[in-house]
Amino acid sequence: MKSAYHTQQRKALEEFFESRHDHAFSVEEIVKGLGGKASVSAIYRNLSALEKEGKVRKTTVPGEREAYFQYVGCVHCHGHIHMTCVDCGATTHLDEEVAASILKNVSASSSFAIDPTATVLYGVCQECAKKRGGVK
Amino acid sequence: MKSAYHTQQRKALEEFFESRHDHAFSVEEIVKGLGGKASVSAIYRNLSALEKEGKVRKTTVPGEREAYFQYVGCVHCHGHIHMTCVDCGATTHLDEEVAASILKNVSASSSFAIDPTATVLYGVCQECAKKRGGVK
DNA sequence: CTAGTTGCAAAGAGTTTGCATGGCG
DNA sequence: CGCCATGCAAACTCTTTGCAACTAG
Repeated sequence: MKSAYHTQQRKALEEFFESRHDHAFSVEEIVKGLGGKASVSAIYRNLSALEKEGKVRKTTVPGEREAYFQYVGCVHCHGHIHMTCVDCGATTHLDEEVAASILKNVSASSSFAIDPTATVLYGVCQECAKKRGGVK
Repeated sequence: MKSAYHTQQRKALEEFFESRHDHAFSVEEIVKGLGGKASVSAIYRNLSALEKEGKVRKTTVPGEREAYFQYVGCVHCHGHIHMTCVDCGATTHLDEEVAASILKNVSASSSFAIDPTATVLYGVCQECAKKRGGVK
């Protein structure tokens, strides 16, 4: 094994994610969320470790410079396609059936094997759609 | 109007894209492709201008640091969802019918309005799937 | 005690910007 | 000729890394 250590920083990070696993956070937000319990570099290092373990997913929002990370360690998230709201950043899971049918349809029509762990659907969630109301 | 100028750099850039509109390029690749015909900053500036005009789309590949740009100015690309191969970077259009059904299904099941211009499906294209053959 | 981890600060990579010069119309 | 775009280099932002000190097991 590689990581046999349970450091305070790592615990803090995992707890942070576990309590909010339906949302993606920037490193800056994580730093604030941990309130000094871990340094930026420790966060980055743990983040990439968790990413390799498959517990955290890294995404990028079009138009933003920084990366966003979200917890996908729970069974609940396993293999699901995620949708991220370009307005509020909320990330939700796509219904399993719908996801499966998408994979099948795309594969059939284009011979393209979607990687559900890498793919993120961008759009506007119901709440932000309301808020917008034609604005922008 | 804003951009009334047809500079050599801009022309070179547009030609570069037009001759290869089914592929996404990093700025580095574009620089090389233009062979000194434009400076890095001119490329970036034109790129973001083209992006605002809706002729070029910026995407990010999971695991890569740089942004990729591709031409979507042709009617052919209008409103289509794009699929990018995480192995070779090839970008192709999703069949219109399939795309429409995805939009409808997702909207129906999750009240989420996908933005087709922001969304990129990541996966492995047929060719790379063959090449892999269990490798990696 | 030993090896993995942390924190800090410096280094990197990619992208953006200020400013004087040059080119388009 | 006037204004916009270019080039260059410096500035920036986000992320990674080197290294000594620290801590979990």
